[in-house]
Amino acid sequence: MTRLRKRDRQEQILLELRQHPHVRTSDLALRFGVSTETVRRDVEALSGKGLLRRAYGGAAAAPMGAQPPFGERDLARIDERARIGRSAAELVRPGEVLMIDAGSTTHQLALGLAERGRDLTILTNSLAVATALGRNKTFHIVLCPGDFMGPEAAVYGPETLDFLSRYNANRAFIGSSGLTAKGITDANLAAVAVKRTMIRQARGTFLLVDHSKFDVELVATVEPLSMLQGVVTDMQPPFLLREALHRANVRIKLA
Amino acid sequence: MTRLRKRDRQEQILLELRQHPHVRTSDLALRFGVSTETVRRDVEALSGKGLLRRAYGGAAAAPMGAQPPFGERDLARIDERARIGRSAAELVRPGEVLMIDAGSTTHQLALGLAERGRDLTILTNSLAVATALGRNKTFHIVLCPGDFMGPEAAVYGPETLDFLSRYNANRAFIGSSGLTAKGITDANLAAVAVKRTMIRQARGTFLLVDHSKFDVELVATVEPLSMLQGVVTDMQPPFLLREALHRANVRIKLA
DNA sequence: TACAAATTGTGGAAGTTTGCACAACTTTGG
DNA sequence: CCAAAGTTGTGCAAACTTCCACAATTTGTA
Repeated sequence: MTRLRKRDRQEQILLELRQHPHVRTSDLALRFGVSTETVRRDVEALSGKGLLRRAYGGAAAAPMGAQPPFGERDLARIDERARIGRSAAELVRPGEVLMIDAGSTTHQLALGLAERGRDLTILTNSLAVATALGRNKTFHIVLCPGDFMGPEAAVYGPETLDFLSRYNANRAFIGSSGLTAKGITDANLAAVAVKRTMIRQARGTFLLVDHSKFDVELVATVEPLSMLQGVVTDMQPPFLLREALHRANVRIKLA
Repeated sequence: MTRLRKRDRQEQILLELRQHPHVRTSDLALRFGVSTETVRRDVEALSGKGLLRRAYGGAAAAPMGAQPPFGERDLARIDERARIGRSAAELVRPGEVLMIDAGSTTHQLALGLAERGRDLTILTNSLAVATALGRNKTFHIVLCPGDFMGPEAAVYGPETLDFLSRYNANRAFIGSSGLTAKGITDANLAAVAVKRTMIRQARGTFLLVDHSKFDVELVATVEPLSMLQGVVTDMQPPFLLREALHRANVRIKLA
């Protein structure tokens, strides 16, 4: 049963990475009783799925929240997302109250804010966002309650919505898997509910999406475009979408 | 100002490790414009303080929750804590509802439960605990709301207490910085409030402490010994403490 | 059973990192 | 202003990792 053994090994590697942020190829090879080359191939396979990162001499844990829920590997667009996140961070003024959604692009925003922001109050349902912001001591970070979802490293559910409804924010920053002329779309219903609540509790909302989300229509519509104050993205949207955004009075900020 | 530059570099390294779990010596050297040897010396210094881990080719982030809040370096007792955590995991039966406190020992418990536990519902205020449990798909994990504290990777405050008060659990598992004949003691008042609430909302509480906590009296007493169902630890407590535990009808489980 | 596919091991050249000793440089405190 | 302490750079050999192609082995299936 080679297949099983291989899967076991790869599972063990991921397991190990949950406890220690770095594993060494040579150690693993010794532990599994296989050649280093085999371990290297395992690591490469897992790396291709975005479940860990290669590092000289072994592998490192994938950054929290960067794990794609379905296995779509967006590794190629990592730079775009980082640019979008940094760009969105420029929209924030000291002292504001923000709501930040869970997602890899909003995670990049958090990283940017942690460096540049000052005296912010931030409500989020994302552990990755909270952790990223945590190193800035001028921030007041409030984490929402809810049911913890491992793959997204975030909380969802009625407790989350109820909690968010009790707060008001200057701005909300949310991501989504799709953006069409009809509005913001996403596939995860629990996440949609959180996004919708954040949008409603904030004075203005910015959507953070890279160009691969343009004209992607998914099962649920979060809100129509008119609920947005702006979109932060990396490319000019296609004509029809751009027109729709214009009509809805949504500002487009290119990173 | 060599000293300042050095500190800056080391801060940058830790900052970088918050974003990526692994950094490479050669990359850092290039970025800082210093020799790799200098970076290696920085890494070694930080490693000595337990702020990161050395890895072949560079450094890896210290495991989450393992960062000592005050700088006390408990690196030596890591194995003890792991044993205690695993031992405590044996006390849990499938289907139970648990409350788990934030702390490095309870984090070890979470790692153990994630492997062995089944169908548990767990409430916690610790992001590290939630994340560790997250990979077991039979669990229902509920994260508490509250003010996020970076160093502990946990939430505290009135929102946390209020939320916890609305739930009841079969068992609570908590850690503490001190255990005396008078009761459980700790230095962090916000954490004390959370521990106390968990103890009160649970049918029975187990305290997880290693032997270095015996007879340590800190500023705040969480609860008297009589509130405990058991103590999971790695060594027999000294005579007086053992007697007190006996009188309070507290079971001692040695890992 | 036997063949095809998948998985794993081997060996060696090329490239990286490590650890160390010593020199050069910078800062600190008289 | 000088000496001592601290910090950083350099050079090099040893150790380790990577990458590649091909062979050996195991597994799944016709």
